[in-house]
Amino acid sequence: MARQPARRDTTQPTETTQHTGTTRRTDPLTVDAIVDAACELIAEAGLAALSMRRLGAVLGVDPMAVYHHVNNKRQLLSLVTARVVGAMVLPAADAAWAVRVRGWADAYWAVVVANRDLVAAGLADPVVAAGGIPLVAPLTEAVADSGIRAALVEPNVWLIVDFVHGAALGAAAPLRHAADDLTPLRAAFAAGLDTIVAGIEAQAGG
Amino acid sequence: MARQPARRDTTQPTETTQHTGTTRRTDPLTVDAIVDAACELIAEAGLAALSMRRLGAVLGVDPMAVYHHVNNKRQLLSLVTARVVGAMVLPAADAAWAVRVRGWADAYWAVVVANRDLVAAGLADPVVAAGGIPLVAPLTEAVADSGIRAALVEPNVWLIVDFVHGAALGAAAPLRHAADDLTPLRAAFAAGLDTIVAGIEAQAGG
DNA sequence: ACCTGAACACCGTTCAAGT
DNA sequence: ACCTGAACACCGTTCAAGT
Repeated sequence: MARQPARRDTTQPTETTQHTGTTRRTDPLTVDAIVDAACELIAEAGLAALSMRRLGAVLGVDPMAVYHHVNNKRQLLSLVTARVVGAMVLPAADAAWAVRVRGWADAYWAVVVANRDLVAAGLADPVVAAGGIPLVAPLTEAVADSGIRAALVEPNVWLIVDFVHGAALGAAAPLRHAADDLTPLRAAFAAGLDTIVAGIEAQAGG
Repeated sequence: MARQPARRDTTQPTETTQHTGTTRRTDPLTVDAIVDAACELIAEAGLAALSMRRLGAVLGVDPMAVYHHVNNKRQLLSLVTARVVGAMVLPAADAAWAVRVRGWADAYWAVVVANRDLVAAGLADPVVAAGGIPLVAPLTEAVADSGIRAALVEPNVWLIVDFVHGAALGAAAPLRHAADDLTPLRAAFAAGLDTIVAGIEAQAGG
């Protein structure tokens, strides 16, 4: 969950995210700093470790101060989701449609696998999901370039998005792979994409 | 979330699930009665309303009594998941493979849509997911009957299972359908299945 | 404008004590 | 064997008060 390289027009604020959590900050809180701290907390100890109270401690601030910049925890999760999804690395736009479909799916799969419980929470909660509407435009273009009927573009985009969600979240399921090795899961995902690409091709050629 | 018609070899226990929650039960607690009450609570007020304390109240029992029959809340959710998935209506086994694939996917989709947050919680938690390993055997047979290469059967089974998960959980996402009408979501799901079936056909015929 | 601290209404779970 | 009740260590959020 890397910090976004986005507009960082202020000087780096005083370091307040030491593990003691006792440091008092000297400069005003910002939404950006709050999301930074939330991402760090999640990266270090998982989504379950993210509470408004712990977040305040990490920021060196009264837990309730956060509510002055963020409506509630759901909105915070939505902001975190937006940052995570925004960090997705999109594939080059000049390859063949099938290559672009695979590239997009692989990139999104990696993001979802790395943030499984965040995405699981988001899928169940429209407020959180709103922060994570993925950058589907390049995928839509790639699917459209297959030559498929226009009415079939959108359902096939959702097929791919939904397959990524299910496959990445299924990483938690037992019996599908060893706990610490995602390789077989990744291979099965690639094979599933093969079927989807073959299906789109068949529908485009018919 | 219908009560399972399974072995109910004891007489119906005294009604203790009235909304007052104050009734004291006269007969000993059973795991079955606990799962019954949990399902009712979820059906009435959603997964968020299911707490060990409220469960005790509904059962007319000290909240901690439940811990004598169930290890913890995760195991309870696993048991609830097992019951929900076990209620899935499997399609007839004598149809063409594509019909059986579609029938299985439709039936599982209905189960997952009706229990979205339970499944979302389960996908993120292996203990819960263990209760929900769906009855994939009929799906595996249907996919195998397509004539596809043996090595491709399992990945395509997961493709379908994962697509169902993603599509059903995506029902919470905004902009994809009106809050109270799942019809467009269902139509998109059917179209996605078309692509998968076409893809399997293409791979089988190659 | 921004932050604090007490308070409200909850959680899951442990553990010694009861019957 | 089974249930109870107090206790522990937490939650998200509201709200009046401070600076």
